[in-house]
Amino acid sequence: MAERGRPRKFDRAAALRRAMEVFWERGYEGTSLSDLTTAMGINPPSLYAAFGCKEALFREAVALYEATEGSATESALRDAPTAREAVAAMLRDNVNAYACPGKPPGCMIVLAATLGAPENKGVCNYLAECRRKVQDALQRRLERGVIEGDVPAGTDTAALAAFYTTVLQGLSIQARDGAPRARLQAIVDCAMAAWDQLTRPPNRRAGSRSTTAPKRKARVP
Amino acid sequence: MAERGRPRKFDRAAALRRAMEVFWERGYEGTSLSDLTTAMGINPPSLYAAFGCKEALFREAVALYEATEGSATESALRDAPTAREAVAAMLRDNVNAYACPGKPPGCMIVLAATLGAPENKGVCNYLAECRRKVQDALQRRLERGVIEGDVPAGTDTAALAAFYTTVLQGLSIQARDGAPRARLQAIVDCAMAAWDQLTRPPNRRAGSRSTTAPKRKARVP
DNA sequence: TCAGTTATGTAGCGATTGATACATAAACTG
DNA sequence: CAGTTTATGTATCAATCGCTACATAACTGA
Repeated sequence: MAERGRPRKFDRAAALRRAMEVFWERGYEGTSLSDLTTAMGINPPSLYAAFGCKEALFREAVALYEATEGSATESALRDAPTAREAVAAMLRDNVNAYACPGKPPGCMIVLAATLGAPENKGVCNYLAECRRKVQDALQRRLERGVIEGDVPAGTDTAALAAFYTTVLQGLSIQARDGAPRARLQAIVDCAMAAWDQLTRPPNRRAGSRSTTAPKRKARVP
Repeated sequence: MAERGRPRKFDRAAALRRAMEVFWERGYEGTSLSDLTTAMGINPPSLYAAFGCKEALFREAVALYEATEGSATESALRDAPTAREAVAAMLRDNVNAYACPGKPPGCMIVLAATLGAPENKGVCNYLAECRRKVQDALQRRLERGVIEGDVPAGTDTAALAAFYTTVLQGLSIQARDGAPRARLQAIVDCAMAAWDQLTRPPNRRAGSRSTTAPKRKARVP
Protein backbone atom coordinates (compact mmCIF):
# COMPACT_ATOMS: atom_id res chain seq x y z
CA MET A 1 0.00 0.00 0.00
CA ALA A 2 2.96 2.30 -0.44
CA GLU A 3 2.54 5.54 -2.40
CA ARG A 4 3.20 5.30 -6.07
CA GLY A 5 4.74 7.88 -8.33
CA ARG A 6 6.33 11.20 -7.57
CA PRO A 7 5.34 12.45 -4.13
CA ARG A 8 3.39 15.68 -3.75
CA LYS A 9 5.66 18.62 -3.03
CA PHE A 10 3.14 20.75 -1.08
CA ASP A 11 1.09 20.16 2.07
CA ARG A 12 -2.40 19.41 0.85
CA ALA A 13 -4.07 20.25 4.16
CA ALA A 14 -2.20 23.54 4.48
CA ALA A 15 -3.06 24.47 0.90
CA LEU A 16 -6.72 23.66 1.53
CA ARG A 17 -6.68 25.91 4.57
CA ARG A 18 -5.28 28.76 2.50
CA ALA A 19 -8.01 28.21 -0.07
CA MET A 20 -10.62 28.25 2.68
CA GLU A 21 -9.33 31.58 3.97
CA VAL A 22 -9.53 33.16 0.52
CA PHE A 23 -13.03 31.85 -0.15
CA TRP A 24 -14.07 33.01 3.33
CA GLU A 25 -12.73 36.49 2.69
CA ARG A 26 -13.89 37.03 -0.91
CA GLY A 27 -16.69 34.56 -1.52
CA TYR A 28 -16.90 31.95 -4.26
CA GLU A 29 -17.38 34.19 -7.29
CA GLY A 30 -15.04 36.82 -5.90
CA THR A 31 -12.18 34.34 -5.81
CA SER A 32 -10.33 33.53 -9.02
CA LEU A 33 -8.12 30.57 -9.78
CA SER A 34 -5.22 32.97 -9.81
CA ASP A 35 -6.12 34.12 -6.29
CA LEU A 36 -6.23 30.51 -5.17
CA THR A 37 -2.99 29.33 -6.72
CA THR A 38 -1.21 32.39 -5.34
CA ALA A 39 -2.54 31.86 -1.83
CA MET A 40 -1.90 28.12 -1.93
CA GLY A 41 1.59 28.52 -3.35
CA ILE A 42 1.05 26.06 -6.17
CA ASN A 43 0.41 26.06 -9.92
CA PRO A 44 -2.92 25.33 -11.60
CA PRO A 45 -2.10 21.72 -12.60
CA SER A 46 -1.27 20.87 -8.99
CA LEU A 47 -4.54 22.39 -7.84
CA TYR A 48 -6.58 20.46 -10.37
CA ALA A 49 -4.75 17.21 -9.73
CA ALA A 50 -5.29 17.49 -5.98
CA PHE A 51 -8.80 18.98 -5.79
CA GLY A 52 -10.53 18.43 -9.13
CA CYS A 53 -11.98 21.81 -10.00
CA LYS A 54 -12.84 25.13 -8.41
CA GLU A 55 -16.22 24.01 -7.13
CA ALA A 56 -14.84 20.78 -5.66
CA LEU A 57 -12.11 22.75 -3.92
CA PHE A 58 -14.75 25.10 -2.54
CA ARG A 59 -16.80 22.23 -1.17
CA GLU A 60 -13.73 20.82 0.54
CA ALA A 61 -13.01 24.27 1.93
CA VAL A 62 -16.55 24.46 3.31
CA ALA A 63 -16.15 21.06 4.91
CA LEU A 64 -12.91 22.21 6.51
CA TYR A 65 -14.63 25.36 7.71
CA GLU A 66 -17.42 23.34 9.28
CA ALA A 67 -14.94 21.06 11.01
CA THR A 68 -12.82 23.88 12.42
CA GLU A 69 -14.10 27.48 12.47
CA GLY A 70 -17.73 26.45 12.46
CA SER A 71 -17.57 23.65 14.96
CA ALA A 72 -18.89 25.83 17.80
CA THR A 73 -22.49 25.27 16.79
CA GLU A 74 -22.35 21.51 16.90
CA SER A 75 -20.45 21.33 20.16
CA ALA A 76 -22.70 23.88 21.86
CA LEU A 77 -25.83 22.01 20.89
CA ARG A 78 -24.31 18.74 21.98
CA ASP A 79 -22.68 19.68 25.26
CA ALA A 80 -24.95 22.22 26.94
CA PRO A 81 -27.15 20.66 29.63
CA THR A 82 -30.35 22.48 28.69
CA ALA A 83 -31.84 23.70 25.43
CA ARG A 84 -31.73 27.29 26.61
CA GLU A 85 -28.08 27.10 27.50
CA ALA A 86 -27.39 25.32 24.23
CA VAL A 87 -28.92 28.14 22.23
CA ALA A 88 -27.17 30.78 24.30
CA ALA A 89 -23.83 29.00 23.99
CA MET A 90 -24.29 28.49 20.28
CA LEU A 91 -24.91 32.19 19.71
CA ARG A 92 -22.19 33.31 22.10
CA ASP A 93 -19.53 31.00 20.72
CA ASN A 94 -20.36 31.95 17.15
CA VAL A 95 -20.18 35.62 18.07
CA ASN A 96 -16.69 35.02 19.36
CA ALA A 97 -15.82 33.25 16.12
CA TYR A 98 -17.38 35.97 13.96
CA ALA A 99 -15.40 38.71 15.68
CA CYS A 100 -12.08 36.92 15.92
CA PRO A 101 -9.23 39.32 15.09
CA GLY A 102 -7.09 38.24 12.17
CA LYS A 103 -9.87 36.21 10.61
CA PRO A 104 -12.57 37.22 8.14
CA PRO A 105 -15.63 38.41 10.08
CA GLY A 106 -18.86 36.48 9.88
CA CYS A 107 -19.68 32.94 8.81
CA MET A 108 -18.34 31.62 5.52
CA ILE A 109 -21.39 29.41 5.03
CA VAL A 110 -23.74 32.36 5.33
CA LEU A 111 -21.73 34.84 3.30
CA ALA A 112 -19.62 33.10 0.66
CA ALA A 113 -22.35 32.50 -1.92
CA THR A 114 -25.71 34.08 -1.14
CA LEU A 115 -26.45 34.95 -4.76
CA GLY A 116 -24.64 34.11 -7.96
CA ALA A 117 -24.73 33.38 -11.65
CA PRO A 118 -26.91 30.48 -12.80
CA GLU A 119 -23.84 28.34 -13.55
CA ASN A 120 -22.86 28.64 -9.86
CA LYS A 121 -26.27 27.69 -8.52
CA GLY A 122 -24.85 24.39 -7.33
CA VAL A 123 -22.55 26.21 -4.95
CA CYS A 124 -25.36 28.38 -3.60
CA ASN A 125 -27.58 25.37 -3.07
CA TYR A 126 -24.79 23.52 -1.31
CA LEU A 127 -24.37 26.32 1.22
CA ALA A 128 -28.14 26.62 1.62
CA GLU A 129 -28.22 22.95 2.52
CA CYS A 130 -25.48 23.47 5.08
CA ARG A 131 -27.53 26.25 6.64
CA ARG A 132 -30.63 24.09 6.69
CA LYS A 133 -28.73 21.36 8.50
CA VAL A 134 -27.77 23.82 11.24
CA GLN A 135 -31.39 24.85 11.65
CA ASP A 136 -32.49 21.21 11.75
CA ALA A 137 -29.88 20.39 14.37
CA LEU A 138 -31.07 23.30 16.46
CA GLN A 139 -34.66 22.16 16.21
CA ARG A 140 -33.69 18.63 17.26
CA ARG A 141 -31.87 20.07 20.24
CA LEU A 142 -35.01 21.97 21.20
CA GLU A 143 -37.09 18.83 20.86
CA ARG A 144 -34.62 17.05 23.08
CA GLY A 145 -35.25 19.82 25.59
CA VAL A 146 -38.96 19.05 25.44
CA ILE A 147 -38.27 15.38 26.06
CA GLU A 148 -35.88 16.11 28.91
CA GLY A 149 -38.31 18.54 30.47
CA ASP A 150 -36.40 21.82 30.34
CA VAL A 151 -38.61 23.05 27.49
CA PRO A 152 -42.40 23.00 27.98
CA ALA A 153 -44.43 20.60 25.88
CA GLY A 154 -46.30 22.38 23.11
CA THR A 155 -43.44 24.73 22.37
CA ASP A 156 -43.20 25.54 18.67
CA THR A 157 -39.71 24.16 18.21
CA ALA A 158 -39.74 24.76 14.46
CA ALA A 159 -40.48 28.46 14.88
CA LEU A 160 -37.95 28.75 17.69
CA ALA A 161 -35.26 27.08 15.61
CA ALA A 162 -36.06 29.30 12.65
CA PHE A 163 -35.91 32.39 14.85
CA TYR A 164 -32.56 31.68 16.46
CA THR A 165 -31.11 30.55 13.14
CA THR A 166 -32.25 33.81 11.61
CA VAL A 167 -30.50 35.74 14.37
CA LEU A 168 -27.38 33.65 13.87
CA GLN A 169 -27.38 34.36 10.15
CA GLY A 170 -28.07 38.05 10.64
CA LEU A 171 -25.08 38.23 12.96
CA SER A 172 -22.81 37.37 10.04
CA ILE A 173 -24.03 40.41 8.13
CA GLN A 174 -23.55 42.56 11.21
CA ALA A 175 -20.05 41.21 11.70
CA ARG A 176 -19.11 41.92 8.08
CA ASP A 177 -20.48 45.43 8.46
CA GLY A 178 -17.99 46.03 11.24
CA ALA A 179 -20.00 45.49 14.40
CA PRO A 180 -17.60 44.86 17.30
CA ARG A 181 -17.95 41.80 19.49
CA ALA A 182 -19.69 43.69 22.29
CA ARG A 183 -22.46 44.77 19.97
CA LEU A 184 -22.88 41.28 18.56
CA GLN A 185 -23.12 39.97 22.11
CA ALA A 186 -25.73 42.63 22.93
CA ILE A 187 -27.76 41.36 19.97
CA VAL A 188 -27.51 37.83 21.34
CA ASP A 189 -28.68 39.05 24.73
CA CYS A 190 -31.69 40.65 23.06
CA ALA A 191 -32.51 37.40 21.28
CA MET A 192 -32.20 35.38 24.48
CA ALA A 193 -34.52 37.85 26.24
CA ALA A 194 -37.32 36.34 24.17
CA TRP A 195 -36.71 32.83 25.45
CA ASP A 196 -39.07 32.84 28.43
CA GLN A 197 -41.86 34.31 26.37
CA LEU A 198 -41.32 31.81 23.54
CA THR A 199 -41.21 28.77 25.79
CA ARG A 200 -44.30 29.69 27.77
CA PRO A 201 -47.08 27.12 27.33
CA PRO A 202 -49.32 28.32 24.51
CA ASN A 203 -52.53 28.63 26.54
CA ARG A 204 -51.15 31.20 28.97
CA ARG A 205 -48.82 32.95 26.57
CA ALA A 206 -49.19 36.70 26.64
CA GLY A 207 -47.29 38.43 23.86
CA SER A 208 -47.92 35.99 21.05
CA ARG A 209 -50.52 37.88 19.10
CA SER A 210 -49.66 38.04 15.44
CA THR A 211 -48.41 41.23 13.89
CA THR A 212 -49.84 40.49 10.48
CA ALA A 213 -53.05 42.41 11.10
CA PRO A 214 -53.20 44.65 14.16
CA LYS A 215 -56.62 44.17 15.68
CA ARG A 216 -56.79 47.15 18.00
CA LYS A 217 -56.18 50.80 17.35
CA ALA A 218 -52.70 52.04 18.11
CA ARG A 219 -52.09 53.62 21.46
CA VAL A 220 -50.88 57.16 20.95
CA PRO A 221 -49.17 58.56 24.01
CA MET B 1 -33.94 73.58 -23.17
CA ALA B 2 -35.11 71.13 -25.79
CA GLU B 3 -33.29 67.81 -26.21
CA ARG B 4 -30.40 67.83 -28.63
CA GLY B 5 -29.23 65.07 -30.90
CA ARG B 6 -30.78 61.73 -31.72
CA PRO B 7 -33.39 60.72 -29.17
CA ARG B 8 -32.93 57.60 -27.07
CA LYS B 9 -34.76 54.64 -28.54
CA PHE B 10 -35.34 52.72 -25.28
CA ASP B 11 -37.11 53.56 -22.02
CA ARG B 12 -34.35 54.36 -19.56
CA ALA B 13 -36.50 53.77 -16.47
CA ALA B 14 -37.75 50.44 -17.77
CA ALA B 15 -34.25 49.33 -18.66
CA LEU B 16 -33.04 50.30 -15.20
CA ARG B 17 -35.80 48.23 -13.65
CA ARG B 18 -34.74 45.22 -15.71
CA ALA B 19 -31.17 45.72 -14.56
CA MET B 20 -32.34 45.91 -10.95
CA GLU B 21 -34.19 42.62 -11.29
CA VAL B 22 -31.12 40.86 -12.66
CA PHE B 23 -28.82 42.25 -9.96
CA TRP B 24 -31.42 41.33 -7.35
CA GLU B 25 -31.61 37.78 -8.64
CA ARG B 26 -27.93 37.07 -9.28
CA GLY B 27 -25.96 39.59 -7.26
CA TYR B 28 -23.37 42.05 -8.51
CA GLU B 29 -20.56 39.67 -9.39
CA GLY B 30 -22.98 37.03 -10.63
CA THR B 31 -24.34 39.42 -13.25
CA SER B 32 -22.37 39.97 -16.45
CA LEU B 33 -22.65 42.80 -18.91
CA SER B 34 -24.09 40.30 -21.34
CA ASP B 35 -26.80 39.41 -18.81
CA LEU B 36 -27.62 43.07 -18.39
CA THR B 37 -27.76 44.06 -22.05
CA THR B 38 -29.91 41.01 -22.80
CA ALA B 39 -32.35 41.80 -19.99
CA MET B 40 -32.42 45.49 -20.82
CA GLY B 41 -32.86 44.89 -24.52
CA ILE B 42 -30.04 47.20 -25.54
CA ASN B 43 -26.44 47.01 -26.77
CA PRO B 44 -23.39 47.76 -24.66
CA PRO B 45 -22.77 51.27 -26.05
CA SER B 46 -26.30 52.32 -25.12
CA LEU B 47 -25.80 50.96 -21.61
CA TYR B 48 -22.55 52.81 -21.12
CA ALA B 49 -23.88 56.03 -22.64
CA ALA B 50 -26.91 55.99 -20.35
CA PHE B 51 -25.46 54.61 -17.10
CA GLY B 52 -21.68 55.03 -17.18
CA CYS B 53 -20.34 51.66 -16.12
CA LYS B 54 -21.45 48.46 -14.42
CA GLU B 55 -20.92 49.79 -10.90
CA ALA B 56 -22.75 53.05 -11.62
CA LEU B 57 -25.65 51.08 -13.07
CA PHE B 58 -25.69 48.91 -9.97
CA ARG B 59 -25.82 51.93 -7.69
CA GLU B 60 -28.73 53.33 -9.65
CA ALA B 61 -30.41 49.94 -9.44
CA VAL B 62 -29.94 49.95 -5.66
CA ALA B 63 -31.44 53.43 -5.45
CA LEU B 64 -34.43 52.25 -7.47
CA TYR B 65 -34.75 49.22 -5.21
CA GLU B 66 -34.75 51.43 -2.13
CA ALA B 67 -37.37 53.71 -3.63
CA THR B 68 -39.70 50.90 -4.66
CA GLU B 69 -39.27 47.37 -3.31
CA GLY B 70 -37.49 48.51 -0.17
CA SER B 71 -39.69 51.44 0.70
CA ALA B 72 -41.62 49.47 3.32
CA THR B 73 -39.01 50.09 5.99
CA GLU B 74 -39.05 53.85 5.72
CA SER B 75 -42.83 54.15 5.57
CA ALA B 76 -43.32 51.77 8.48
CA LEU B 77 -40.91 53.69 10.68
CA ARG B 78 -42.50 56.97 9.68
CA ASP B 79 -46.19 56.14 9.86
CA ALA B 80 -46.66 53.78 12.79
CA PRO B 81 -47.92 55.55 15.91
CA THR B 82 -45.65 53.78 18.38
CA ALA B 83 -42.12 52.44 18.22
CA ARG B 84 -43.31 48.93 18.88
CA GLU B 85 -45.83 49.02 16.08
CA ALA B 86 -43.23 50.62 13.84
CA VAL B 87 -40.82 47.73 14.38
CA ALA B 88 -43.58 45.15 13.97
CA ALA B 89 -44.82 46.81 10.80
CA MET B 90 -41.32 47.12 9.41
CA LEU B 91 -40.66 43.42 9.90
CA ARG B 92 -44.09 42.33 8.70
CA ASP B 93 -44.06 44.49 5.57
CA ASN B 94 -40.55 43.37 4.67
CA VAL B 95 -41.56 39.75 5.14
CA ASN B 96 -44.35 40.29 2.64
CA ALA B 97 -41.84 41.86 0.27
CA TYR B 98 -39.30 39.07 0.77
CA ALA B 99 -41.84 36.37 -0.01
CA CYS B 100 -43.56 38.06 -2.91
CA PRO B 101 -44.28 35.53 -5.68
CA GLY B 102 -42.69 36.37 -9.00
CA LYS B 103 -39.94 38.42 -7.41
CA PRO B 104 -36.51 37.35 -6.15
CA PRO B 105 -36.80 36.37 -2.48
CA GLY B 106 -35.00 38.39 0.17
CA CYS B 107 -33.56 41.88 0.18
CA MET B 108 -31.27 42.98 -2.62
CA ILE B 109 -29.32 45.26 -0.30
CA VAL B 110 -28.55 42.41 2.07
CA LEU B 111 -27.81 39.74 -0.53
CA ALA B 112 -26.43 41.27 -3.72
CA ALA B 113 -22.85 41.83 -2.58
CA THR B 114 -21.99 40.42 0.84
CA LEU B 115 -18.48 39.37 -0.18
CA GLY B 116 -16.50 39.97 -3.33
CA ALA B 117 -13.20 40.47 -5.05
CA PRO B 118 -11.06 43.37 -3.82
CA GLU B 119 -11.79 45.36 -6.99
CA ASN B 120 -15.49 45.24 -6.10
CA LYS B 121 -15.03 46.38 -2.53
CA GLY B 122 -16.65 49.70 -3.41
CA VAL B 123 -19.89 47.93 -4.19
CA CYS B 124 -19.82 45.93 -0.95
CA ASN B 125 -19.12 49.06 1.08
CA TYR B 126 -21.94 50.90 -0.65
CA LEU B 127 -24.45 48.23 0.34
CA ALA B 128 -23.03 48.09 3.86
CA GLU B 129 -23.65 51.81 4.15
CA CYS B 130 -27.23 51.32 2.97
CA ARG B 131 -27.72 48.70 5.67
CA ARG B 132 -26.22 50.97 8.31
CA LYS B 133 -28.64 53.73 7.34
CA VAL B 134 -31.56 51.40 7.93
CA GLN B 135 -30.24 50.51 11.35
CA ASP B 136 -29.68 54.19 12.17
CA ALA B 137 -33.20 55.07 11.07
CA LEU B 138 -34.58 52.31 13.27
CA GLN B 139 -32.59 53.57 16.24
CA ARG B 140 -33.88 57.10 15.69
CA ARG B 141 -37.42 55.78 15.59
CA LEU B 142 -36.84 54.04 18.91
CA GLU B 143 -35.43 57.23 20.39
CA ARG B 144 -38.51 59.04 19.18
CA GLY B 145 -40.51 56.45 21.07
CA VAL B 146 -38.59 57.32 24.21
CA ILE B 147 -39.34 61.00 23.69
CA GLU B 148 -43.01 60.35 22.99
CA GLY B 149 -43.29 58.09 26.00
CA ASP B 150 -44.19 54.74 24.43
CA VAL B 151 -40.68 53.42 25.10
CA PRO B 152 -39.31 53.64 28.66
CA ALA B 153 -36.42 55.98 29.32
CA GLY B 154 -33.17 54.13 29.76
CA THR B 155 -33.96 51.63 27.02
CA ASP B 156 -30.83 50.61 25.10
CA THR B 157 -32.04 51.84 21.73
CA ALA B 158 -28.74 51.03 20.01
CA ALA B 159 -28.88 47.40 21.09
CA LEU B 160 -32.56 47.16 20.21
CA ALA B 161 -31.96 48.65 16.76
CA ALA B 162 -29.05 46.28 16.18
CA PHE B 163 -31.16 43.31 17.27
CA TYR B 164 -34.14 44.00 15.05
CA THR B 165 -31.88 44.90 12.15
CA THR B 166 -30.10 41.59 12.61
CA VAL B 167 -33.42 39.76 12.47
CA LEU B 168 -34.40 41.71 9.38
CA GLN B 169 -31.14 40.80 7.66
CA GLY B 170 -31.37 37.18 8.70
CA LEU B 171 -34.84 37.02 7.19
CA SER B 172 -33.31 37.64 3.76
CA ILE B 173 -31.17 34.54 4.10
CA GLN B 174 -34.17 32.56 5.26
CA ALA B 175 -36.23 33.82 2.33
CA ARG B 176 -33.51 32.87 -0.16
CA ASP B 177 -33.31 29.45 1.42
CA GLY B 178 -36.95 28.92 0.58
CA ALA B 179 -38.77 29.71 3.82
CA PRO B 180 -42.43 30.41 3.04
CA ARG B 181 -44.09 33.60 4.21
CA ALA B 182 -45.79 31.92 7.15
CA ARG B 183 -42.47 30.80 8.57
CA LEU B 184 -40.92 34.23 8.07
CA GLN B 185 -43.87 35.73 9.89
CA ALA B 186 -43.44 33.22 12.71
CA ILE B 187 -39.84 34.39 13.04
CA VAL B 188 -41.03 37.97 13.26
CA ASP B 189 -43.51 36.98 15.97
CA CYS B 190 -40.66 35.40 17.92
CA ALA B 191 -38.60 38.57 17.61
CA MET B 192 -41.49 40.73 18.74
CA ALA B 193 -42.02 38.46 21.73
CA ALA B 194 -38.82 39.93 23.15
CA TRP B 195 -40.12 43.50 23.02
CA ASP B 196 -41.62 43.74 26.51
CA GLN B 197 -38.53 42.24 28.07
CA LEU B 198 -36.21 44.56 26.10
CA THR B 199 -38.14 47.72 26.90
CA ARG B 200 -38.44 47.00 30.61
CA PRO B 201 -36.70 49.66 32.70
CA PRO B 202 -33.14 48.41 33.38
CA ASN B 203 -33.38 48.36 37.19
CA ARG B 204 -36.24 45.87 37.30
CA ARG B 205 -35.27 43.91 34.22
CA ALA B 206 -35.28 40.18 34.78
CA GLY B 207 -33.81 38.24 31.88
CA SER B 208 -30.97 40.54 30.95
CA ARG B 209 -28.09 38.64 32.41
CA SER B 210 -25.30 38.22 29.94
CA THR B 211 -24.65 34.89 28.32
CA THR B 212 -20.94 35.51 27.95
CA ALA B 213 -20.05 33.74 31.16
CA PRO B 214 -22.74 31.67 32.88
CA LYS B 215 -22.38 32.34 36.57
CA ARG B 216 -24.41 29.51 38.03
CA LYS B 217 -24.35 25.83 37.37
CA ALA B 218 -26.79 24.57 34.79
CA ARG B 219 -30.10 23.26 35.98
CA VAL B 220 -30.44 19.66 34.91
CA PRO B 221 -34.03 18.45 34.98
C1' DT C 1 -30.15 72.90 -46.19
C1' DC C 2 -26.39 72.07 -43.29
C1' DA C 3 -23.55 71.95 -39.31
C1' DG C 4 -23.72 70.26 -34.59
C1' DT C 5 -25.10 66.86 -31.30
C1' DT C 6 -26.42 62.54 -29.43
C1' DA C 7 -27.82 57.52 -29.88
C1' DT C 8 -27.38 53.07 -32.16
C1' DG C 9 -25.42 48.68 -34.08
C1' DT C 10 -21.46 46.18 -35.44
C1' DA C 11 -17.44 44.53 -34.38
C1' DG C 12 -13.86 43.83 -31.57
C1' DC C 13 -10.45 45.61 -27.90
C1' DG C 14 -6.95 43.85 -24.13
C1' DA C 15 -7.37 41.34 -20.03
C1' DT C 16 -8.85 37.66 -17.33
C1' DT C 17 -11.63 33.59 -16.58
C1' DG C 18 -11.54 28.37 -15.39
C1' DA C 19 -9.08 24.68 -17.03
C1' DT C 20 -5.20 21.71 -19.88
C1' DA C 21 -1.39 19.70 -23.12
C1' DC C 22 2.88 18.49 -22.73
C1' DA C 23 7.49 17.58 -21.48
C1' DT C 24 10.09 16.70 -17.47
C1' DA C 25 11.10 15.30 -12.61
C1' DA C 26 10.89 12.13 -8.83
C1' DA C 27 9.22 8.45 -6.57
C1' DC C 28 8.06 3.16 -6.74
C1' DT C 29 8.33 -1.96 -8.48
C1' DG C 30 10.58 -5.65 -10.66
C1' DC D 1 18.90 -1.05 -14.40
C1' DA D 2 14.31 -0.40 -17.13
C1' DG D 3 9.36 0.42 -16.70
C1' DT D 4 5.40 2.44 -14.40
C1' DT D 5 3.15 5.97 -12.00
C1' DT D 6 2.26 10.39 -10.25
C1' DA D 7 3.46 15.46 -9.57
C1' DT D 8 5.39 19.73 -11.29
C1' DG D 9 6.31 23.96 -14.20
C1' DT D 10 5.73 26.22 -18.51
C1' DA D 11 2.92 27.74 -21.66
C1' DT D 12 -0.92 28.00 -23.09
C1' DC D 13 -6.26 26.94 -24.48
C1' DA D 14 -11.15 28.67 -25.85
C1' DA D 15 -14.44 31.52 -23.71
C1' DT D 16 -15.91 35.29 -21.43
C1' DC D 17 -15.03 39.49 -18.86
C1' DG D 18 -16.00 44.79 -18.77
C1' DC D 19 -15.65 48.09 -22.07
C1' DT D 20 -15.01 50.98 -26.46
C1' DA D 21 -13.72 52.66 -31.55
C1' DC D 22 -16.07 53.71 -35.34
C1' DA D 23 -19.31 54.58 -38.88
C1' DT D 24 -24.02 55.66 -39.35
C1' DA D 25 -28.73 57.26 -38.03
C1' DA D 26 -31.81 60.67 -36.18
C1' DC D 27 -32.72 64.57 -33.98
C1' DT D 28 -31.80 70.05 -33.00
C1' DG D 29 -30.93 75.02 -34.09
C1' DA D 30 -29.29 78.38 -37.41
